[in-house]
Order: sequence, then structure tokens, then C-alpha cells
Amino acid sequence: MNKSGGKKATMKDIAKAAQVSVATVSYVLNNVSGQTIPGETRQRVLDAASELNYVPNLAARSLSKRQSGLAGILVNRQPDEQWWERAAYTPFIDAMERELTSLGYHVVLSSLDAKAPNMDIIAERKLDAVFVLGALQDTFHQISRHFPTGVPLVAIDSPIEDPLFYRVQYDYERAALAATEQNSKPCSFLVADRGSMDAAAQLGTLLSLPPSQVLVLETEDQLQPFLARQTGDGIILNEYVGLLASRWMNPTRYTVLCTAGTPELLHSLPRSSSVLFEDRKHLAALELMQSLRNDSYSGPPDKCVLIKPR
Amino acid sequence: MNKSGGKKATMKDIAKAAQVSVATVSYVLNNVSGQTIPGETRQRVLDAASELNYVPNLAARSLSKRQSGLAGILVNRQPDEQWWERAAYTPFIDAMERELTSLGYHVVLSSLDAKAPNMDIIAERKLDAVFVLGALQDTFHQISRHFPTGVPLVAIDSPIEDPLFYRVQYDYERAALAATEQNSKPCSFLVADRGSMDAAAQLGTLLSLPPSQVLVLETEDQLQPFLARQTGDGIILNEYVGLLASRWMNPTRYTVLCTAGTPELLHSLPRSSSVLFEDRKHLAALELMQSLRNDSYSGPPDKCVLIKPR
DNA sequence: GTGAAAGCGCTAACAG
DNA sequence: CTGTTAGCGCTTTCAC
Repeated sequence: MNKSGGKKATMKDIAKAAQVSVATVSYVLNNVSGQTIPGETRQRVLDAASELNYVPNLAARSLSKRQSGLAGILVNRQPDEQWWERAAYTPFIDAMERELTSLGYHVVLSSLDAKAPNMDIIAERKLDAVFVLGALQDTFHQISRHFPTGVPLVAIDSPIEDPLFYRVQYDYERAALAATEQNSKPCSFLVADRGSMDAAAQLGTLLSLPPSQVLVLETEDQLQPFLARQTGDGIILNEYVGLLASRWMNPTRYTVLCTAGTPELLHSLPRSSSVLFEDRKHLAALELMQSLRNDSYSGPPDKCVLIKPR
Repeated sequence: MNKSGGKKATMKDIAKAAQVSVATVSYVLNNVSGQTIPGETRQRVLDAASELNYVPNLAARSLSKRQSGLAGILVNRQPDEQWWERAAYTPFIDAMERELTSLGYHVVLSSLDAKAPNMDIIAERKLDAVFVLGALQDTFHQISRHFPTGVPLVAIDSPIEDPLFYRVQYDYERAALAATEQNSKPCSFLVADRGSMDAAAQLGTLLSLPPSQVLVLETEDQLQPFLARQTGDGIILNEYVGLLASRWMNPTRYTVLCTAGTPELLHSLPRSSSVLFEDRKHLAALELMQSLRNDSYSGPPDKCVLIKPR
């Protein structure tokens, strides 16, 4: 029934089998508008195609159309990335992949070495859209040098200033405010993962915390000493970190900002309080990307989309 | 400095600039062995290439060599996938992606609709290697019909019998034994996520548990009632589920089999006991894939690799 | 309505 | 040592 062993059928094979030219095959298979093919011919082609178990070769297609049908998710990775940092990326990657897949893109996922981010893949594979996660300022400096302009690129959770790039990230400020008013007591300390270190700085200022009261977590064992020093209540970013903290401090003493996209994790901490964000980071990124495709002249309304707490 | 606006440079452009033919350019750029190019020419080509900011078009390359340089990770998704199930896949995906990326592959990640798994991507993109996660028996039934044989395909965490496919999965049996002897007390109940429902059945038998003592978790709210019924000690698969359980039962009463690849998560549960697995699921999958490439005649030693507890 | 043919950018014989 | 050339599989313009 299927000659899975043999070589793959091409349009040429179909053309031969259906007694037409490859052009006609292409017209039929792609439902090319503007070409009017009689139902009879059309059916012959279709039949031949399924008979031969035809599957198009997308590399060939990409070559002649100038579109790969590929979307890229590029993740900037620190050499010593911690498990809670990794875990914080995945829900987004996951959601983004589904979204893109359901839109008909094929998704390529690639880790970037933060020390030497290599974005050649964008040009090599002619990616139609690119999402960069956790890129740092100087990572982007590297990029902007020679990368194919015209590629819709959006940066997610990336503390960069460069107005050249479109971005989406959490609205940490509003989240922190929500947290402090949820807790009636003032916030006297802050813990954040490195992925939100810019946010940590920003919030430290906002809440007027001295640097000593702000911890940007690098390794797990920094947590206990820091928490032990605390006397007041605080805010913790990243629910995994929040979970870790519960080992050393009563969860009622801090509010977790759910920046890891897995708020359910805190269900296991009774009586803990947390601030969730709207679950639309991936959607926002997508919309940005799409408006980049269309309105490439004017650009989308906002260069930077902030995801609000809910 | 960079003409990022203009069209991308091709080999032809380099050839022109370096006063050689495209063939020569190809030889130089790919360090083709067997071709001996004088350093002078070579340098001219290299210079021209970097001057023009040349990036190869991999679609074109794929077309003429019969290799895409793409590896696929295909994830079977249930329509009602739960967050702890999702979270259980990601560490593997993550590790696999890095491994493949560092091997020089580009990785395409794709969700399969469990109801209608579409593996066309394998043929369309001419994937050089494929890893399928969480495929069910009948998912594979669909697949084996017409998929390009000769593609190294490895099934991970997939309860399938078909001897056609190579597999890697946890050695649940040994893990359960390790768990029961770690706990001196006997095991009287078992909770598993759906990803390990086959394992659950197998272990249920092994531990001679009546069906009523085995829960395959579908929704979060099934957990509390089940645990409330229990009087003895038990085993829980998936550390996220283990964490959830801690809300309803003292963690000292169960041992968690860390099937989600995130054992650190349990750090937040003091005095809990757990069984870890060797952290080599991705490596095993990779080795299997590589031996599939080479020994395609004999096939690799084992059709099914079991990851042991440690 | 349908087909011939010129690419898309790169590789790999095969000549010279 | 280097260039010519014939594809790889598909799209698309332009004739018939």
C-alpha cells in the first residue's frame, strides 16, 4: 500500500502519473487562485498525489518562495542557569509553540549562549518570525549589528532599552503595588531571580529599599541567610523561588509575584499570597509579531507591551 | 558597515568579489576535504565572505545535500493536558534541545494533537532525527502507516509495544522497589500522572495493589479524596503531584518517584523522601539515535533503554 | 486551461 | 588547483 521504502514522490512523479505538467500539479495542490482548473484534471492530480503518498518538500518551497514557514524561539542561556530560572521560561515557550504551531508555523527552538549569542539561525533558516527570551542589553548589541532587518523580532522578558526592538514583559511595578496593598503591611525585602534583575532594581527603588534588602538569587544557598536576616514582610519574584523560601520563612510573610507562569505551584503552600499576571504574554508577543508583519511602515502602536497583574 | 537593508549575499556574490567560481567558494567555505586550495585564494574567498556578511542559506543546502540539519522533538498533547503533566515534559525537552543544538542540529519543536497526530513534518522538513514524547499506542499506529523509513526515530516516555520503534523510559519497577525498601513500611497506595499510567498499572500489579488503591490523576481535585481514604504509606509519581499531595497528607507518608526531572522541587518539603533517576534520559535518547544512524543494518543493542533510579 | 522554462542558493561530479 | 554544469523540488511568469 505504501512504498515507504522507496524514494519520496515529487511533483514530477505526480505530473507523470496524472498526465499533466508540474505547473498544473502545483496549481492544484496549492489551490492557486487565478488559475482555473477543470474539476476533472484537478481530481486526477489529487488522486495521483494521495496515491503516491505525496508530501511536499518544504525546503524546496522555501527556496522559491522567500518564506521558510519557520518561526524561531531563541532562549538566552546563562552558563550557570539554575533550575528555577529554566522552569520560568518553559511555560512561555510551551504556550508560544502551541500558538505558532496552530497558526501553521513550524517552530525552531534554540538556546543562545549568553556569552556569545549566535543568531545566525535567523538568516540561515530564513525565519519568518523570531522571539527572543531573556536577552540582555549587550546580547542585543551583538545582534543589531548584522541581522536581517525586516524580520519581525520581538524580545520577551528582555531588559533592553534599544528602541529598535519590540518587547513584551511583565508590569512589575503594578504587580508590586498590588502586592503591597494586598498585604496591608509595608514591604521590607525583595527576592528575585536573575531573569528579573532589572525589575528588582526598579522595584527596589520604587519601594525605596536599601540594596541590602534586595536579593538577586544566584544560587540556592543564598536564600536562607538572606531570609534569616529579615524581620518584616516582603515580595518574592518567581513562584519556584517562593516555594524554596517557604522552607526558611513562613509563607504568610511574603507575597509571590508569579513570574514563572505556574501559579498553581503555590497551591501547595496554604495561606500564601500571590499576585498573578494576565495569561497573555504569548498572545501579546504574537500580536506584536503580526502587526510587525503588516504595518512594517508605521510599526505597531506600542513598542513595549506590559503584561498587567490580575 | 553592514548593508542589512539590501539583499542577502550569496555564494555567487562572493565568487564575483573574490574572482573565483562558486564551486571554489563552496570548497573553501565548507573546508571540503580532498580539495586543496592555495592559501591565497582561500583567504580572498574568506575575506569576501565576511566582507559581504555572508550567511549560507540552509534551505538551499538541504535541498542539494539530502540532509536538513534539523532534529525534531514532537510532543504528544492531550487536549486537557494538566500543568503538572506539561511541566513533566519540559526538563527533557530542554535538555534535549541543548544537546542537539550543541551537536549542531537545529531543533524543531512541535506539539502533536493526540487525537490526530500529524507527523508530516518529518517528511516535509526532512528531519534528520526525531524524538517523540508521550506517544500512545494508537498514536503510533497512525504513524507507522506511512512515514519515511530510515529516519532515526526514538520514542520517549511512550507506552508502546511496537517493536518497530526504539524507546527510552524510566525503570519504574526498580524505582518502586527502591522506594519500598527505602521506606521500611509496605506500600499501600499509588498515585501517578497520566503520562505514567502504564507504569501505574504495572506497579499496581507488582505491589499487588487493588485498583481502588491506584489513582491515575486526571484533575487536581481527585487527589484530596483519594488521599483522605488512605491509612498506609504510598508512592507518588511526578514531583509536582508529590508537592500537591503535601497539602493533604504528611509527606513522610509517601515516597515520590521523580519522574518530572525536577527533584529540587522537593527541597521545599522537609523530611520528604524521594527516588531520583539517573539524569540521562536525553543522553540515552541521543545515543539510541546515533546508533540508529550508523548501525541501521543491525540496529542498536537494545530496542528499549530503561533509565535506572540512583 | 496548460505547459515550458527560468530561477531560488547550494553541492558535487566531472572536466580541464 | 579551479571552473562548468547538472541537478535538488518547487514556484511562477509567460506563452500557447
